[in-house]
Amino acid sequence: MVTKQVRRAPEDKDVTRADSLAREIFSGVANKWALLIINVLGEQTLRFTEVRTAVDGISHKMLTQTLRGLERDGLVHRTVYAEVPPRVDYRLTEAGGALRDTVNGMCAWTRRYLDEIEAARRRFDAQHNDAAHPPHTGTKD
Amino acid sequence: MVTKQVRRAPEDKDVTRADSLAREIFSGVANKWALLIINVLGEQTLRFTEVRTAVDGISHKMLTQTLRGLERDGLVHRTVYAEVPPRVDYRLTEAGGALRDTVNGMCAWTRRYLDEIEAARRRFDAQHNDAAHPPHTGTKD
DNA sequence: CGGCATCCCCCAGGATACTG
DNA sequence: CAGTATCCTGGGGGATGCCG
Repeated sequence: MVTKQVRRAPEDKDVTRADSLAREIFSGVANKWALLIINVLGEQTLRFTEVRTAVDGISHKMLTQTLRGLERDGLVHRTVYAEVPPRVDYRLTEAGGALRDTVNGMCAWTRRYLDEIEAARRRFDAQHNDAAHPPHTGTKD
Repeated sequence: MVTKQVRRAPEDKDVTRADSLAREIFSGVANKWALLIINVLGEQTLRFTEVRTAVDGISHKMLTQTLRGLERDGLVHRTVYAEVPPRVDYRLTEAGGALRDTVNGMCAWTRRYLDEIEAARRRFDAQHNDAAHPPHTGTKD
């Protein structure tokens, strides 16, 4: 027993391969709830309800479920206190913190390009709503 | 007509608010297909089929649909050539490229923590599969 | 308070097929 | 080759209720 590293095929680290482990992990994390939770956790340690409040709009179920997934992957650490009104809190692990750095980037990106994107949408929608599918004779009846 | 910037409430740029524009944009982009497409586009210009090949496992429908969304948000630019076997290619816009930088970070993160995560999963699963819910008398029948 | 289970609905998303 | 439309199923995700 040499505590040997798993022999891993390089393709397994390739996100573009549909069946790679990398893709599975990436897919598991690349969803809004996971990323938003990672984001609000940041440096702080939060209780279940606090996370719920911080991530506005998330349902009780999705919060539990997503937190479980993150815990399973070792991205958040869960601490249970044996108190009578139960107290459980969550904080990012080192891996979680590392991911959070990139999530931060996405949030910053969102703010940075928000106006631009909104404008792009308006242009696109204007372009594609009417004026599309000109039947035969244009605007004329 | 002063080409005035839209008067935008600061909350609108706050990803944590469920009804903010920021949240909507973030949510739209925080899904695996969008991120994977952004990722493979990178610096290159690719045709529809090439993207399809590069993003292994994506269905024809999801590719079209996601590309449309990205085009609408102004993250990818779509060029149509009037050739007889139709040729359409896609490349990232500046905004798309900026997002791609963070996506790159996520991919790197995935590779970096892949083994760690896999190990964490095994630990978690071992912990929660059996040994959980000890009926009454333990292993004894 | 936090977790889990259950019910249920709706839509993401796959498969297939037809146009230009 | 690229796009659109249709059909159909799985599961994402909300609401509710019961435990520890």
